[in-house]
Amino acid sequence: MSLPHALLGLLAVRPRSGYELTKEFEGYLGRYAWQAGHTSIYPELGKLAVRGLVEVTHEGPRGSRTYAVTPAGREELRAWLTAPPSRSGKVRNEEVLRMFLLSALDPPDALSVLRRIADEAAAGLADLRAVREVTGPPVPGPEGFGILAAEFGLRQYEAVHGWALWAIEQLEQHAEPAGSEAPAES
Amino acid sequence: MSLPHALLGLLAVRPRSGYELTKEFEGYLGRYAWQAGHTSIYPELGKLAVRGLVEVTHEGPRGSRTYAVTPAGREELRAWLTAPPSRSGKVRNEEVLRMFLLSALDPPDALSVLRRIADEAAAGLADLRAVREVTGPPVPGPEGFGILAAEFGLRQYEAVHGWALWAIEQLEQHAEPAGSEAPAES
DNA sequence: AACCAACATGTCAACTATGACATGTTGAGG
DNA sequence: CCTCAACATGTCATAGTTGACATGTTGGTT
Repeated sequence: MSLPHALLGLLAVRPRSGYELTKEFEGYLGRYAWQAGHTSIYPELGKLAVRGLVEVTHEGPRGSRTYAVTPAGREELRAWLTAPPSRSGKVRNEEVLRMFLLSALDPPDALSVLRRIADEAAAGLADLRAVREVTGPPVPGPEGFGILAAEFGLRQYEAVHGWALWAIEQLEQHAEPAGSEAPAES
Repeated sequence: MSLPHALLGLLAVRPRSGYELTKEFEGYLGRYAWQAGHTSIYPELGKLAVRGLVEVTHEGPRGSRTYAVTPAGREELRAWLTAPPSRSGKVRNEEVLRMFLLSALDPPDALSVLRRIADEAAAGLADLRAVREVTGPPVPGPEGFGILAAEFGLRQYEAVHGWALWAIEQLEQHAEPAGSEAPAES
């Protein structure tokens, strides 16, 4: 599983508490890459600590513990990130599954779903473009690297949007419009 | 969870045996949308049958059973596919996670991973383009609807490829070359 | 006639993830 | 000083997933 690697990755950028990590998973990371709730994060941090890949560097106010990666953890992370094409990477995406199964709907239903998808992609796109405005041009400093991820999301949305529009066109062409009766076919 | 819906969706297109369904998950469906092995598929088919969403329509040679969706199953599938924006769709993608965590690597390592990603996307792209050649122009008949999914994959690869190239450029610009290599730029 | 790859299904233990429930702390604002 | 939202962590039962193991059939080739 990849949760430990996700945690190592986040901690490698900057030490954090379990709580902060949990917040991280509520954002883009959890939305596009990997989901996790605090009920899996806290125990996993414990396991990583036992394995010596992370360590508690600070204890704060509300019983909070700040974790940081150890050299061994950094090595483990690097190994995972640079690993070979990785056979069987885990994939599980409900939205994409819907897209794959769209063919099981009759054209009118499929069209309405596609329109919804197109709208959502457009909205996500606008959202990320706004973010880009704020953060300005991409200047990946030692810290502000999330830009790579943001750009990825942006291009992803563009692709989905374009695809949905294309698919709508295809369907409209082949499933003749219901409009004011024009059965047309034989 | 979505496995039952994936099965309903596949069976809605055409009745199949558990074995055939398993094969389906080894292709693009499993690679991009939803993974599942036969050890989860067979039991799930049993549960769906009990719930009256699918039924065995034929028993073949090697103890094979062909399943088909019932009207109730079709209704369930339709409900799921046309369902609201679905707030908490499950997402879990190891490759995308890698991309999100790339920032944790130092530039040389990140670059080599990005190059690998770009190459793989290019390969996938070529693969799908070849498929498109064979199947000819998109003519979604009652059966050949997988084209929507193929086009989706194609655009997905394009997006990943473009992103990787962009990211490489960004990194090369900001992380000044170390070696005796001519920096060239500026 | 023997062999084998592909067909076809299954069990089960171990592991992972999720949602419901639980508990206590701190700081800011009224 | 009281209250409450956000901070911060945890348990536990249930449910879902995976990999290892297991078994038998059929059709084509040698």
